[in-house]
Parts: sequence; C-alpha cells; structure tokens
Amino acid sequence: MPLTKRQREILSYLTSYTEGNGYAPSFEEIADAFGYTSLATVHEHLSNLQRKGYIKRSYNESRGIEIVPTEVTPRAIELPLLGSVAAGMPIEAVMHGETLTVPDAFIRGSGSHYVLRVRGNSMVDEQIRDGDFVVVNERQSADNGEMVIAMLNGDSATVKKYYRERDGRIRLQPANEALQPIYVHENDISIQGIVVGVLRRY
Amino acid sequence: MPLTKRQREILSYLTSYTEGNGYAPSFEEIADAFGYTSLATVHEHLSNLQRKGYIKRSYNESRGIEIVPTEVTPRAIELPLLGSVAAGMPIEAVMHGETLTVPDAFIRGSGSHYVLRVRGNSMVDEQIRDGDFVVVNERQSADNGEMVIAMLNGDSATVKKYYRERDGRIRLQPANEALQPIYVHENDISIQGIVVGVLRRY
DNA sequence: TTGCACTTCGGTACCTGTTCGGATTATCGT
DNA sequence: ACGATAATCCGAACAGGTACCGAAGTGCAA
Repeated sequence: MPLTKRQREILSYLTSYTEGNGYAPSFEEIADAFGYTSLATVHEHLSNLQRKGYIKRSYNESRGIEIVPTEVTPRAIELPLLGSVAAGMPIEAVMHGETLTVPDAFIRGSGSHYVLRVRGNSMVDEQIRDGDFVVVNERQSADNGEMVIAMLNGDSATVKKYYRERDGRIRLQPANEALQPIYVHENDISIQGIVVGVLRRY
Repeated sequence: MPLTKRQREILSYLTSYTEGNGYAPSFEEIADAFGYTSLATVHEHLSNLQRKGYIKRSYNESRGIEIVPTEVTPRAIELPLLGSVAAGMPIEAVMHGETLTVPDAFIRGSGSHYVLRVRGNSMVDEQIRDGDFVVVNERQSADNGEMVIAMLNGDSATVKKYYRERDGRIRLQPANEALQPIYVHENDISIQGIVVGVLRRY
C-alpha cells in the first residue's frame, strides 16, 4: 500500500519522534509540527496510515501509536559463478549458469563483478583457503598490493598479490611460504580483475 | 509479458522516483517528465503496465502505484549484526539495528542466525582474520571440531574450535600458534552458536 | 468529576485519477 | 502487401480522495 506525500511526511515524523523520545507524539504535537489547527486532520492521517498498514493504534489511548516495521528488501545481487581459479591453472569453463548471491556491500563502484572459486592453498597466508569464493571486480589494471586475478600467456589464470617493480617488471606474490613469487613483464600478463571480497561456507 | 520501449521508460521512472521519494509520482508529474499534455496518456500507460503485471494500482487513489517486486528476487537474508566477538572479550552491546545481507546458501537448516564481527587474530590459522564477519547459527551444543561462539562464566564470549575431552572437560582451541587452548568444564561454558560462514570485504 | 486526549461528525476546496471519444502510428500474422 | 490489433497520444468532462477545518462527543485516569 503506497503512501501519499503528506502521509509519508507524517510517518517519517512519527518514526523520528518515537526514535528520539521513546514514545509516540500526541495528536497536538503532530498538529503543531505540521501547523494544523484541528486534531481531526491528524486523526484522519493516522487512520489512513493505519488502513495502509504502516502503523497500529489502540483505541482512545494516549500516544498509542505503534510503527509497524517495514520488511527490508534484502539488498543483494546475483553474480555469475564463472569457474575456479588456482595457482597455475586456467579459469575453468563457464559453469552452466550457476550464480552466487552476494551482499551488495561487496560490489565496488562501477564495473561488472563475478565470482570464482579458489582451488589450492596458494593464498592461505592471506586467509583464503581452498574452496573459498572470491568476489572479483573486473578491471584491466591494479594497484600495488591488491589481490588480482591475472592471466599469463593467455591461458593460465592465478590469484596473487600484485606488485609493480621497476622497468615494467611485475611480481606476482603468492601468500604461502612454500611457494615462490612469479616475475613477469607487464606485456606478458593480463589483469582480469581484483578481489574485493571473500565468502566461505562451512 | 514483454514491455515496449516507452513502457520500460515509464516503469524505470516509477521505480527511481519511488525509491528516491518514498512515494509514487502523481499522474501530472509523470506527464511532465515525459512531456505529455494529457493525463489520459499516463493513465493508459499505467493500465498497460498493470495488465502486464509490472505494477499494481488502487482505484482512484492518489499516488496509488505499487511496483511489483521484480522477477529474480535474489535469494538472500538480512541478518542482524549483533556485535563483535574476540578472544577473551564479551560480545558488545547490540548495535542499533545494523544488519548484513547474507546469501541464503549460508543459512543452516532451522534455528536463527546472526552475524558477528571478529576482533583480534586468534583464528588466523583457520583463515579468519581481524575484521571478518562470521555467520553464526544459534545453538546450545556443538560437535567436535566445530567452530563455536562460547561464553565462559556468563560474561566472556570467544570464537574457538570446540573439542570435547573425557570427563566433561572441554578444550577451546584457538587457531593461532601464539595462543594457548582454554580448558573448562562443560558446566562452566555456554555455547552460543556455531560458525557456518565467513564474509570478508577488502 | 474534571480535564486531557483521542474520536466522530459535518462540511469545503482542491487535487488527482478515470472515462470517453477520437486520431496517428507501429507491429504482426497471413 | 494488407488488414487487424496494439501502442501512443490528445482534450474535456467526470468522479472520488485528500487535506484541511471547527465543534461536539467519548473514554480514561488522576
């Protein structure tokens, strides 16, 4: 049940008053706040709000207005689960339309996003383990220290930390003491995106 | 039921207006936005949108347009963010109605769930770091090896791995080489829930 | 029982949506 | 290519709500 402009104003006055004082305003206070000279006007508005289900009222009770909590629409986005990525392994073929729902707080500004499943333990020291899902923001470039999805020679995708060194040399640093960093020239690498979030299910 | 170009334009105007103002636009506002000189045009478009099931309208009611929730509603749940938990620290007071949206794949069967923010590095060896969000399934008991939110002596909540040893003795194992396990009797501990998921934002 | 706070009643101006007849321009099946 | 159907638009008359008022009524509690 949608509200009119006035009704929305009144409702927001009710919520802010109730939130600030711990109890609902009286009819007279509402009338004052909106410049009404008749309480009948207040009564009518409240009746309409009640009819539309935004508040509940108890008959003839002073300050007997209760705001019905509006059910919040969960803000989330379905992102495609494009495949798996591991040290030295290519991104597997697109899985048949699988998706993962991700809180929208994970999406980073513009650009498209997708989800990959991490295979292997090359990033354990960055607290990413085998089987974790990483949310990737699609990009062609990265800043130092960011975690990137990088493709080498066009056929081998990995997740690594990105460090630009001198003369166009790039260091791809695994986060696992047992593994060595990879050094490549910037022409031999293509950044697929950067990791902006991690999800893990037990 | 597909929409025409014009209908889609109108529908997107409706959603953005409604989202921004908290109430639907009036016919006149719609007419202004699209340069119509007759409200009958607006009326007809809205009738078509209603016939195709994209909006609902109440007869003769001011701003009585309701947008029907779109096709693929992302499957997610808003869980309350109850506070922080750290080694040896109590769960902080309930934060004022903060929530975090979580993919519904994270919820475990029955029982209520909530979210806590992890403070400290007691679980780094389990790939949980300072600042991560853990999804907790509310429970009174746990199985060996599960990660639990445990409260000791009624005032100190921690996240640890749970191991039941003999004679009712419980070992709460941190996942950090630098920290020692805690041994308690099962009577001195209350399980708050078990960790079923981890979320991290970079 | 007295007063305060909410309720009901009648009434008005205006705003907003509805309906109808009509016209032009796509769109689509045959 | 053709005719039917739907979409897009207009203007004007109509109908019903919204937003307000003042005054009298009612229920509850001090």
